[in-house]
Amino acid sequence: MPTRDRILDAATDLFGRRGVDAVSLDMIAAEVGVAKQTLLYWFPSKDDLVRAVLVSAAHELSVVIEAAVRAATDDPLDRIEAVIRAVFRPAVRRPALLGLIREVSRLPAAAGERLTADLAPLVERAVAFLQHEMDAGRLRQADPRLVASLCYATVTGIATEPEALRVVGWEPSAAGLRRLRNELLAFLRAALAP
Amino acid sequence: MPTRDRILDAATDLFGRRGVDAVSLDMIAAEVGVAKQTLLYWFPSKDDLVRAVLVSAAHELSVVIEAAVRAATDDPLDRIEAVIRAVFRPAVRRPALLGLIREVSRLPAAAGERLTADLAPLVERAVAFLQHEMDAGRLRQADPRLVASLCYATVTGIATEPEALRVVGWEPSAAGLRRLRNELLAFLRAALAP
DNA sequence: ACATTCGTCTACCATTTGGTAGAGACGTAT
DNA sequence: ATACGTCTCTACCAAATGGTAGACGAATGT
Repeated sequence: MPTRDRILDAATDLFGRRGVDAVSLDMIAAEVGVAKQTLLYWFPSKDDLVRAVLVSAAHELSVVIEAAVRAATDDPLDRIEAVIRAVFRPAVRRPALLGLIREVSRLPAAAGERLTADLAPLVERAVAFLQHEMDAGRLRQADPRLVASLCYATVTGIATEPEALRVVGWEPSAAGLRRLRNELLAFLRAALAP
Repeated sequence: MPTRDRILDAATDLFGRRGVDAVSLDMIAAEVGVAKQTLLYWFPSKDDLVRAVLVSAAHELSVVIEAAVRAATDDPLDRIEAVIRAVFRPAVRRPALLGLIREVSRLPAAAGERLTADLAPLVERAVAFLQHEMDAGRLRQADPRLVASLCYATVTGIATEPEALRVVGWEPSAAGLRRLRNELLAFLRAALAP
């Protein structure tokens, strides 16, 4: 893999898991196995690196979600389930991914703007979809915008906070993960069904 | 207010909003209006300060939740609603509070242990309560431990991520806040009802 | 053969970080 | 009065941080 991609990969991982401010360029460089100046060659500053990482993460998620939506059936609950299953896989393979999205809220506003703009169309489509299905009586009547945020909060929260699960005695095995995903799906189905 | 409390207050706020690693002792000292060494007099190291902040935040939440539980009726959904209403108030007054709890997952394991231990009895009671009500058919059948985590993730997620709400056009006015709380309650009621 | 570009490196640097040492101001008990 | 404990300060320090300057080797085009 080209150096630039390896840097991006390692940075995504570290930023997502420990937070942007807690990760130094030296750490990332050590992880990748190059000198810090190699990082600064590819990304002129840490800010640039952070921006690049956010863009690539947003892109990765967009692609996965788009594919899931296209492949799903017409039933809204099935559709939502498909998206969640799709997000769950990369979130598990790289726990950092969703954690990273979360980082945005504590970054200087400017950095977040870009990500917000990138994801806006996705969000708008999701909201329009929820609205449409609610009108048709296939989902519980509610404010589609807030419902979208609530679903996001639930999924992101549960996927990025191993602590919250450890406290209740959950263990991150393959079986545990499957059970968690199934409970999450049942939870959201119940929350959204008419 | 005594200096120690003012330090604790400012630290809670800054840690919760920007993250432990992003906040320096100098920032906190400046916020409080004292010299950094005054901080180090009250809390021998940054780690000590972090621990103290976590303990006090956990305590504050515990007290609020206990009171809400005692005051509520017997119906499980009403009871859950009472707890959420109770948590929502301090979370709004100090957005940092729940964000802080979240910080734990990225701190060195040792710091989190203490908080986990502090909250364990609360969690155990919540799980036992959910289990009992599910057995009695007053809540949807599910794994009470995972359901507890899911509720926590939903509430914490929505309360600590203004970004997620901004993206869907929500605004943090008093009215907006009330609408959000009501949607959250409806969402969880639907997710938990039998 | 030679200049240029690309990718990586070593050597520094200014600033910021958490933390130490110790002195001075203030009250209170002896 | 004096000794002592409490609280805050100024003056430092070693380590780590993000970032600059510039050299070195390997391709590549002419």
